[in-house]
Amino acid sequence: MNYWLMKSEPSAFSIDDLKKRPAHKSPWDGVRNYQARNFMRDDMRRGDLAFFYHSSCPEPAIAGIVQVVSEAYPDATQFDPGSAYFDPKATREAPIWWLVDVEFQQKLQPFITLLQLRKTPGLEEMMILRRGSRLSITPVTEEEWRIVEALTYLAC
DNA sequence: GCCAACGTTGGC
DNA sequence: GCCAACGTTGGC
Repeated sequence: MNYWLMKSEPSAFSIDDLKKRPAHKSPWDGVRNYQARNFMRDDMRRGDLAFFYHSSCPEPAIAGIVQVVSEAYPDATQFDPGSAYFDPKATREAPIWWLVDVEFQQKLQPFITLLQLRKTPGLEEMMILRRGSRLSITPVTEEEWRIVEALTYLAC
């Protein structure tokens, strides 16, 4: 099993939005970066866990935990001319963009802020904390996962 | 709004 | 294949 961190702008799609979806599930659509796509298409497995990260907002933070609940399949928005994520180069026969479904597991209370992550020993190498890191989906090591989880327990 | 750090595009 | 120009991301 692998661990991940997935970014989303809460103004577009937040952890609460995911919880409100039918069965607490949603396709992780709209990813238009090849590296992030490859992680979903090639490396994610049903049962993997991911931090749901809120980006581009007043307080960037890990807001919750989600689980990967599907194998990778084509992102339907690439075929939809009405979608902001439409890709004219994609066809049903040769899709370009792939995604997985994620299911709400829990909301962290409180959120683990970016500032807090930066201050925490053991997380120095975390991909999201690296200078200039913009990838919307990044792998998280088991060690990093445990350290972040411990932060939430401490807060209780 | 600024800007650093990337990724993508396209001319050559 | 190089690389300049341009677009995007996302923290601040």
